[in-house]
Amino acid sequence: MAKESKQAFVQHITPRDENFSQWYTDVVRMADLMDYTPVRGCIALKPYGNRIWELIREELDQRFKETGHENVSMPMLIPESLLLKEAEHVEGFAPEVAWVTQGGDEVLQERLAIRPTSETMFCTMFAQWVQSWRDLPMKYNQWCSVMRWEKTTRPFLRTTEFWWQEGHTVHATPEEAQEETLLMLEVYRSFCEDILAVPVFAGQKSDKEKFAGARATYSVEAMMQDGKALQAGTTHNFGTNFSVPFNIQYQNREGELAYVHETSWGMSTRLIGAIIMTHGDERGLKLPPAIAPHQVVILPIAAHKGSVLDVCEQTYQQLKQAGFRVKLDDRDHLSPGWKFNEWELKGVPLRIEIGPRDIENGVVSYMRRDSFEKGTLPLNGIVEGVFELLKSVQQGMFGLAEAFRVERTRDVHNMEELARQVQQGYARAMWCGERACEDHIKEETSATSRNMPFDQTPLDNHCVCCGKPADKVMYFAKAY
RNA sequence: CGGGGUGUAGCGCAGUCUGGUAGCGCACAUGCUUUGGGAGCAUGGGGCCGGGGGUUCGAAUCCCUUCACCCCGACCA
Repeated sequence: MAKESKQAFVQHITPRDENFSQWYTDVVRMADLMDYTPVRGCIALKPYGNRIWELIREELDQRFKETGHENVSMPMLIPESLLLKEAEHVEGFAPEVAWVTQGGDEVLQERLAIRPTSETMFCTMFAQWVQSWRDLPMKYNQWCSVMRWEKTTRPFLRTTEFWWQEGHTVHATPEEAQEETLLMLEVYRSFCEDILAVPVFAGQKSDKEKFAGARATYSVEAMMQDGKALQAGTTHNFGTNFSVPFNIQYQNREGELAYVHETSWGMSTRLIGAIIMTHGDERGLKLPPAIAPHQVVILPIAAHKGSVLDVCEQTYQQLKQAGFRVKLDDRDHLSPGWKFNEWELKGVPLRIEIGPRDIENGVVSYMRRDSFEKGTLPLNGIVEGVFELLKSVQQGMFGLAEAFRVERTRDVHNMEELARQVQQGYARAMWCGERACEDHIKEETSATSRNMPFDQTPLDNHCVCCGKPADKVMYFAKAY
């Protein structure tokens, strides 16, 4: 009875299978990642959510540098005339651009866009900076926020302002640009899978779904626990689509003028949404160790007794010095039970409990967040033990997500099968390449083409939609 | 952008129909007892009821307007 009345005030997370959207909203709010602000569609990242983003940034930035990129910072305002230079691009972004029309008391002669993306600014500067074949390639990236006036917003998945990185590179040859586009796609794929423990399909977008102004767009597509696709990152090969209107030319070895071949690629705070919807459960967030703000939380049990606090402190120092992100929760006004729930809600991968009984036995107790498995580790081998457990949690989380994705991905051969399959996950199908078929599939099933995998071994020889000869393997799914 | 819903203390809510000057649980502060799955008792602090306008002697409550958020669709990272 006391139990009942206790439960009554414990905040309730909506079960995933009852209402997945509501579950997502509940977890985002309760895990203290963000808060709503007075600005429509704009969120504030709170320390815990911001720390996750910082760790994502550190990991990605390191990979960008390893692949030869340098960071730059560009203005957040883009003159309208720049935005207008590439026809497809402006058409794609115009509806969702926010404009600055006045500075102080002065009405501006030309309005300024708050950047929705910075291709046009980078192009303008590249035109200044590139002279000779010796200047190429130029491989730049910037970390910033951008703004897109979306009709409906959701924390992390689609916000008016969001934080991201945008890489922009210029190259001498089409081959180099294509190589860069695929290299960064691979960086994104391995980052998603190895760091976020989010399995993704990497492949090429259809013309319908490609970036406004791109010659070819590639994406990594993740699968959320409701079976819907989430585009986690994109890379684009522009060819000379931008370098011609922006006149980015260089002199080649023969002394002739030539246009550069350009790429861009981006990942955003949306990744945090992907982590939540890939791994989360009824107890809340579940963070992969690689980007968890606290990889380990140490909870003293009966902290007032004997040497409990001392042992906790020693263990904390030991793990900290070994390089783990570790938190000692020694707040003494909260019961252990309260803390268990709190840290589970916040997704900490590994919990360590240290109480009088453990100390007596020379061990610590642990529980891993991925499987709820409990056990003990010897105090004198704590660093090795924690290392192995975190490694195992990271792998376990990927394994679970991968198994889910395999189960929810099916080959389909006709519209009936496709319509049924996209209710619960990805459908892999043959497609003739016609826009009309994509449109028809969208209309019938509300699913869109996600991407074409690099393994194009045919499933059969006819289009899933029109039945005509088809040679393209395409993933279809409902998407965020 | 359409349909439905919600804004009252940090969080979750009652009060609104039927106007009378704001309440409950949790959280918070202090003290004591507790501590291996959301502890107990006692005392205490905190809210111009999302914003603006109106009706009224009097508005959380009625009317108009505006903003924000949530869910379901349509559109986009």
